[in-house]
Amino acid sequence: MVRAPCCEKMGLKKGPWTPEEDRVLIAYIQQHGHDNWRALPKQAGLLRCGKSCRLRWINYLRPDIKRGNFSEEEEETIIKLHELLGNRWSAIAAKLPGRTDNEIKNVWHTHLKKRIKPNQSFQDSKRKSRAESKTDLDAIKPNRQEFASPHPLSSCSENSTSVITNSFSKVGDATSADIKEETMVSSCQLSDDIDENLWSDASLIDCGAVWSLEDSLTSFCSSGTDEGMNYWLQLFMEAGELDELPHI
DNA sequence: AAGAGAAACAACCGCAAGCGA
DNA sequence: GTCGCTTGCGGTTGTTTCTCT
Repeated sequence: MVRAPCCEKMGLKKGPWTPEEDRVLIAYIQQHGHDNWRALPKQAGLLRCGKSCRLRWINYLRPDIKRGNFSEEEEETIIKLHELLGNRWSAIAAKLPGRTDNEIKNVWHTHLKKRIKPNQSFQDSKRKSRAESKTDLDAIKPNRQEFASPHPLSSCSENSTSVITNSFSKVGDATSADIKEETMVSSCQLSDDIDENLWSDASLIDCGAVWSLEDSLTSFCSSGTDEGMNYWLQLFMEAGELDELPHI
């Protein structure tokens, strides 16, 4: 199989997106949606490859993106999900509405993975005190990204956002936001079935963070035959005890 | 105040799965 | 069944910003 080369044409721009490019991309998707990423940049008049446009939209321009710092609950959820799912960032992101896989991946690599290392020397290091002082500061100041590069849609009126949403509704395009919303709703609906032992930390129990292990594993195994996940599913079902899960 | 190192974030790259012809 | 195209995902890199000395 020959993979279609990305950006094979010379002259396609790379690197950081300009506000103007963002504006063009938003305007185009607002009007036409994104049925074909490959054709989109050409039709929109952008000197970018479709892949780049998709990434920019998914990770930054989408109206449902939640910007700003991760809450404690979100971070704990990521840690627990990572423990279960490994580096399946998209799967983890699906359980955190408004967060992207890229963002979660970044957060994981920058500080979350340090928390779960057996060697806790980090906690005593200068780095930790820096991190903590930064966390404190983060709580009282806008995050860097918001400050330096405001969300393109934040400058739009609320109408603009709703127009985008409406335009998706019009064409019957189930956005990932819709899908995520649906996922979360179903997760919440199923919350009664959740083995409470799964979350030893009661603070995690809220509609935005709760999900069912079985629900997750089942959807994983049904959406794609994954021997690893089947193994875990079978294991948990046989055990019937979520306490058996490794805890942090 | 300036430089060095670390952290945070955005974006790119390559691979693989899905899907239609 | 295969071929080629598109999309999605995860790993990685590059740049910017922050903190410390």
